[in-house]
Amino acid sequence: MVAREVEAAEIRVSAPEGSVSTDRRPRADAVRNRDLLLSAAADAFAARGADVPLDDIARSAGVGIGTLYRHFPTRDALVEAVYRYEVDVLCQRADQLLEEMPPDQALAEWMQLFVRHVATKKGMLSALKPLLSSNPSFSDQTKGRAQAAATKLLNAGVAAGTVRADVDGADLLRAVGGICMSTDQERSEASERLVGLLFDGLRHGAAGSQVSG
Amino acid sequence: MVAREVEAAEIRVSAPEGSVSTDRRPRADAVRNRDLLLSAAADAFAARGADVPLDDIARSAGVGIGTLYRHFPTRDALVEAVYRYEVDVLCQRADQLLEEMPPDQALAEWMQLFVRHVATKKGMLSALKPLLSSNPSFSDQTKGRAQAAATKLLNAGVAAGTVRADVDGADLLRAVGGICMSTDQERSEASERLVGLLFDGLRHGAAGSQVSG
DNA sequence: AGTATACCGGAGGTTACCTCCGTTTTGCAA
DNA sequence: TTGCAAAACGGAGGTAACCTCCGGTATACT
Repeated sequence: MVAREVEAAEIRVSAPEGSVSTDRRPRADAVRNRDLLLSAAADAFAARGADVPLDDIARSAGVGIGTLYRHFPTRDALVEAVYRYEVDVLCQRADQLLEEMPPDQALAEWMQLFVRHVATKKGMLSALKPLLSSNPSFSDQTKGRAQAAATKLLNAGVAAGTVRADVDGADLLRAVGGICMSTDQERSEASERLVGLLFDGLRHGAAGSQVSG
Repeated sequence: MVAREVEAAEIRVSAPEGSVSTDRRPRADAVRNRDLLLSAAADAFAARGADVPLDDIARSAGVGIGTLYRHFPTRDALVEAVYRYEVDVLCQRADQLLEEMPPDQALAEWMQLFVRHVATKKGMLSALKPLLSSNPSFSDQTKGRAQAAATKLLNAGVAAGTVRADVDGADLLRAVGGICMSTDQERSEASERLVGLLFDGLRHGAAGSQVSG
């Protein structure tokens, strides 16, 4: 299952000679269907939890069940792809926000987005956790990208003098993640308030204001 | 499903008049089969995780699938009963250990038993966690009993002067539980070592030895 | 335009879940 | 001890989800 992906990658890498069509451009319908599936799966997982029948996902994506299984040989592969995709979206939003508004405001917005991101992922959490703990490289990749986005936002704020300098991306994610985890079940409202508090703390010790120590 | 249990309880309660056979002794085969199922389920969950087919459990218990479903209308009911049963066993072992050996040694043994208890429950954890969080009274009951057992062991040690007095059952369980949770997957060996450390700490400040502050 | 290649999609085998009901056992009373 | 009604037994079978397989089809390259 997972081995198949690895195998495919190896073939591509280990074919330096007579491989004419090895890196052929993927077909348009394949790309389209993959996106449809990803989007349908994201909705289904968020709305109905990680146990939603794959048949239903294929149907709501408007493709056959065979197509789903070809793109994502196992349920785990689908869960992983959805998660990867949504982390991508979240990280891209960081860049967009930085272009649209001042850094500190962008940071505040992004932190709230993060909370909602986690809240909608609650449903697939039971399927996701074993995946993250059994697959360190996957876990590291997503964590790394999220940290990069957080760091970028923080640095922009620091450069503008509106965010304190003694917190890095990893710290920020740990703090926000911890808040999301600690507030049990469905109450993202409480999380949003706590994260707001956290953000005020981030702004408090900025270069523009007074630092205690 | 769950409604059925509630209904049954209500019927029993609301029959104060002509109920001659309401509290008839349970049939011997019913009791026996329930125990067989519990034992088989415990083994199956530990060996093959929480997703083991109920058919298999019934078969390995030597009863029909219908019997399993009568005793435990849902998978959750079975998981809960198994957990309850194993917590009972663990708590009873505390009393036994106190009769067989000095209190501090009994405490050490019991802490290690607890670690192994958690380790073998890893498989059913994914099924257990939602149950514990959605059913506070169940969670409280089991926690309460475990705390009582831990407190009993601690008190015996304190009375004998071999265990320090400033730790209560709740603290102990939190500490040991935390250690078990933090050491990821399958490595109960690490947990056992850490718990050994913890135990040394418990013995260190005992009345018989020197207390620092 | 032709063709090899990759993709599409759903029929159907397999497995697990759970209900239903005829049969068997057992506790109680006469 | 015997009879009987209540309770439990057990497995056949309907339902649902999983996943594979393969004939037909669309598409990227020449």
